[in-house]
Amino acid sequence: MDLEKLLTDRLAPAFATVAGGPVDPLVRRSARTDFQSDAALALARRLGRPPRVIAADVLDRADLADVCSVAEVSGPGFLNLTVADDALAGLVSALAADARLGVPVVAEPETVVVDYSAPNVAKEMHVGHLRSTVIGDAAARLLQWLGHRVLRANHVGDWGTPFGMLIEHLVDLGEAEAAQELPMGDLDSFYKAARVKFDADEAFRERSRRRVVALQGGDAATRRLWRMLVQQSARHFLTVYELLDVTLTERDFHGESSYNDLLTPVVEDLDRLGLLRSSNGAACVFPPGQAGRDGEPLPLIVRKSDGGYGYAATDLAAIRHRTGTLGATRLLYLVGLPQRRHFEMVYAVAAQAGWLPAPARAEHVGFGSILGSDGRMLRSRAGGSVKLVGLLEEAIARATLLARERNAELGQVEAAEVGRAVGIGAVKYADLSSDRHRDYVLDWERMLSLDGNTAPYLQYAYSRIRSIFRRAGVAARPEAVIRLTEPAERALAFELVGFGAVVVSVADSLEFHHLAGHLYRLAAAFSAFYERCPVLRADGPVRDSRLLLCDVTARVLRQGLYLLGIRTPDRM
RNA sequence: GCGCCCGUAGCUCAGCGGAUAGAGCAGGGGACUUCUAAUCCCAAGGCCGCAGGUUCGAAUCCUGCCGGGCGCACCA
Repeated sequence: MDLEKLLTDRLAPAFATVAGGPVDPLVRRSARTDFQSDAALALARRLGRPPRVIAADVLDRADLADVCSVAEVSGPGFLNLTVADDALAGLVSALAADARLGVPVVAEPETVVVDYSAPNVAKEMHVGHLRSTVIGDAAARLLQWLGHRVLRANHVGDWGTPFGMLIEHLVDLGEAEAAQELPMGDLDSFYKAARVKFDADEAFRERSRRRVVALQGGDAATRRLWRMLVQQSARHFLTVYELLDVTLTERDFHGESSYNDLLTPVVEDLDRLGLLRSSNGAACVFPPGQAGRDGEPLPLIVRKSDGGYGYAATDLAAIRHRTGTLGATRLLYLVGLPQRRHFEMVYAVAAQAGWLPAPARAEHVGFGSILGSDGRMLRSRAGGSVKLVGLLEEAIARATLLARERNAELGQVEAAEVGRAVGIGAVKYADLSSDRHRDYVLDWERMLSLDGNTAPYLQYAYSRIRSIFRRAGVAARPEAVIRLTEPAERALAFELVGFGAVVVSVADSLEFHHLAGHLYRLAAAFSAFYERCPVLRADGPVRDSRLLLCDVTARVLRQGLYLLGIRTPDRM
């Protein structure tokens, strides 16, 4: 039980009596005291009474004695609520005894498909895949922890016309040679070499075209070569996921090709439903309210004029499969904001076709771009895309160097482990700690700073707690009595108790910066507590109480960072 | 032209109907014989892009501008 809810429950009946109907007490944190209720102000006009009188009336009727040490009318009609120390301590004790740290398992679990990462076969993963992968993984972790059935879906780009040229290039190289080159991780040069030949060589182009037809026709030899490309790429993706601490596995790979057999039925059924129209030779659906550059209705092209299927068809087939066969009721798409319109149209068509029956719904969880220090889309010096592995390796190298500089006690092996946890954590946290709709600037200095809203700062707070327990040589006693006498102890307790509500709200909004912000405030509250409230040097009951506060803080930080996909090293 | 996202402290960002707009960084001042000073504390810093409107109350909601980014039929 969090305090907002507890206070709301206590105030609501009193407000209902005074107002003659249900009223949300509008409880929130206050700068002046612990909490405030703003509802009396809004009621004044309706009831024709001064807000201060209403507030006083509510106060008379509300049962707050065991929760608040002070409850008073303030200013124009606010209710200022100061939480009693023992009530707050009681909530912390409940948290200490709760393996789930105040986060309940959902009463009605849903089947949720989280569609994220989606790299392309025969291309190396680049920064463009980072946000989808990081945010998507956080979504999967969080929803799963809440008790939902989460199906991770890696919609790998493993189909389409480029595979003609890629397979022909593979043939030119010779399988043995290619088998050696591909796993080396240099997928990009393979792709580029194929591209160069395709652009320069008419004969190669023609072979590529025939190869596409063979692939789509199911030619066994072609399929075998294609599968080789897919498998080698999958190996690369899995290496990156492991480096990134991302929970995607090979079982989660559901490439575009896996929907091939469903594409024809999609078009046929749209036609049967009367939604399909032919336009310039293409089979289209025109969802209402969408206009193109010329002001004319904008089509969703489900089958191209050459008879081939575009990604709209695949996306529709995937929706159908996910709601129909998999029984999912929530579909999340972790794809950049530029594709917003596409998904609006796809969801509209799916809904029209009856493939998103209530309560099923699809959400485009969009995000902005990663920018370089020049404020433009992050590019390599050569102007190409920045390889993800290179970026992650740089993060690890920088963090390892910092770890060595800052803590001479760390051995070679441990410094490497810390460098990895901190470097990867810093990259992921930078992505998750600001509003996902915004673009953000990749800045190593800021990401790896030990001050401010960064992964290293949170990890450091955690490692300081571990350090206390190492020195103490004992564990916290869960049954110890929590005593909150210092302001820093109270401030810490409030942040601990607020964890559950934040997690629940983020499960809905998928605004992970709210969770990150909460963990940052918790870490900051702990750091202040650490400065002012000695733990090991305190006497008996105070020491026990503080050890327990430390323990609960560590558990919340660890769990919260786990949900963001970030590790918590014991030492830094 | 239409649509979407974004304009808040020098910089990076929170806040999105409630009382004096909050953090961090940078710059200024302090705190290590003490559980990691990779930290903490103090002071300073704001026509909340502009103009109207709604409201008892607007950074927050509505409308119109201005500025930046992105998208607008067979690539995904």
